[in-house]
Amino acid sequence: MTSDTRAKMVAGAADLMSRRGVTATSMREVVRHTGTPRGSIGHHFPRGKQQLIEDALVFAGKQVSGPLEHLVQSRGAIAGLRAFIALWRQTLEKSKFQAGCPVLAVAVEQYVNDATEKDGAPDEAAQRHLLDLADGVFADWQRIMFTALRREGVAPARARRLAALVIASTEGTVAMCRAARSAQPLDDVRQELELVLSSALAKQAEVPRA
Amino acid sequence: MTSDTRAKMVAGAADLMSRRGVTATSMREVVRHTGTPRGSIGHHFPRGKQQLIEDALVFAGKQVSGPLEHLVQSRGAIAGLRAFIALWRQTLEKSKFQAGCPVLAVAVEQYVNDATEKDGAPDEAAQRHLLDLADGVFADWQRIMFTALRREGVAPARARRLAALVIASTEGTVAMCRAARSAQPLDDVRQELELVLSSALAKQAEVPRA
DNA sequence: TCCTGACTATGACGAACGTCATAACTTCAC
DNA sequence: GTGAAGTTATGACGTTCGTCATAGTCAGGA
Repeated sequence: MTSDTRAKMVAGAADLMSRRGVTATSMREVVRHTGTPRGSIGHHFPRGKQQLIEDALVFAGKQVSGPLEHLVQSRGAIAGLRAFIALWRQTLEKSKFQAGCPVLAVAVEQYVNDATEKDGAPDEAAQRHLLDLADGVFADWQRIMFTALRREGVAPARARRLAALVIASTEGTVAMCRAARSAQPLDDVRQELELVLSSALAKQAEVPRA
Repeated sequence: MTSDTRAKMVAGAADLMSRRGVTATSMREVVRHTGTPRGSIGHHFPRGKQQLIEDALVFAGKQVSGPLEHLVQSRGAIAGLRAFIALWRQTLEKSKFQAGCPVLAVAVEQYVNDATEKDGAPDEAAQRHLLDLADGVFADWQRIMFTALRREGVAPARARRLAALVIASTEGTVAMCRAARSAQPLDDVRQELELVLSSALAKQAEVPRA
């Protein structure tokens, strides 16, 4: 149903975005990089680059949240944290620290399309929508972590804060690893995050009814 | 000595990079945004945009590390953490969540200059240098935190990990706040980081000699 | 067989990019 | 005043960008 060409374009765009960023990823390079026909761009993405970015964003989000959710439900919060970090470590090392997180790229950059704005006003609605999608992906990952912590007895407010800490620090660390061309920061952060989570879980175990 | 025009260009470039990212920040817009003469670009930055980015990067780094180092030395690690986060909160809110961290932008993107590469080979030395500079800024901020923790009795390895956690999670949170157009993640993360640091400091106070 | 729809190929358009060359303007020692 | 050096002004060059229009290919049902 969904075209194979289209899927390859979306995946390729996500990969390129994670390496070069949103603005530096051109549609021409996406088709070059994926071996897909250039003429199909307008067909599969009538709204152009904006649409391709949007699709790549939710694609990347699901690619992480799918395995993460499954693993967290079967093996708990700490295992989820380890898997989350191991996943990014794999992405970094397999690409020799070239690839990062496309969602973070959208959250850091600002995509403005010069071509479709003849009038002076930049289309800030499009940029808002991209940020909304990126925020949605982050919120989704956070929700998975939050639910796991809740299920293991952590109070709601604390679980929300811990989930935010896990997602934010991991994303930041991925960028730092890219800058350092080393996975060491990821190891350091993982170690500390495990301490934090296990201590939060232990504390709730001490006071089963309060 | 150092030209006023030049300084304005560097500061303007750092600001634009933090809002739009590296690639989306054009030299023409830098001079437009700062009211500086376009003809001075080649004069003050003979190596072109690459040089401007480099200068903006170390400028942004010092702008943070300066106040941070001073404050950490006089009031300690926890106060430093609070100031570090408050600083980013101010940047976010004053710009209505448009500005972020230019160093993170460099760490996430990949700047390639199409104009100066007639031959097929992309100048990866230039990109490596930018990553080195970004890594240096992160390392500098980390060193400040590390030194403060050491001075307050935290063991070396632990201090290194905690410093990495603080910098990485703050950077990641800044991006998340930008995506959410809200400072809430910053508050959540700050709260948890304070818990982690103060518990690490308390632990060292319990065992003064070991 | 032919038609119809989905998909692909290819070239063109206008705009913006980084860079460079050249000329004009300031400033100040001599 | 007169150079000279340090700046600023301005236009041009070649490239790449996103998008669009047009023509081509290729299924599978009538």
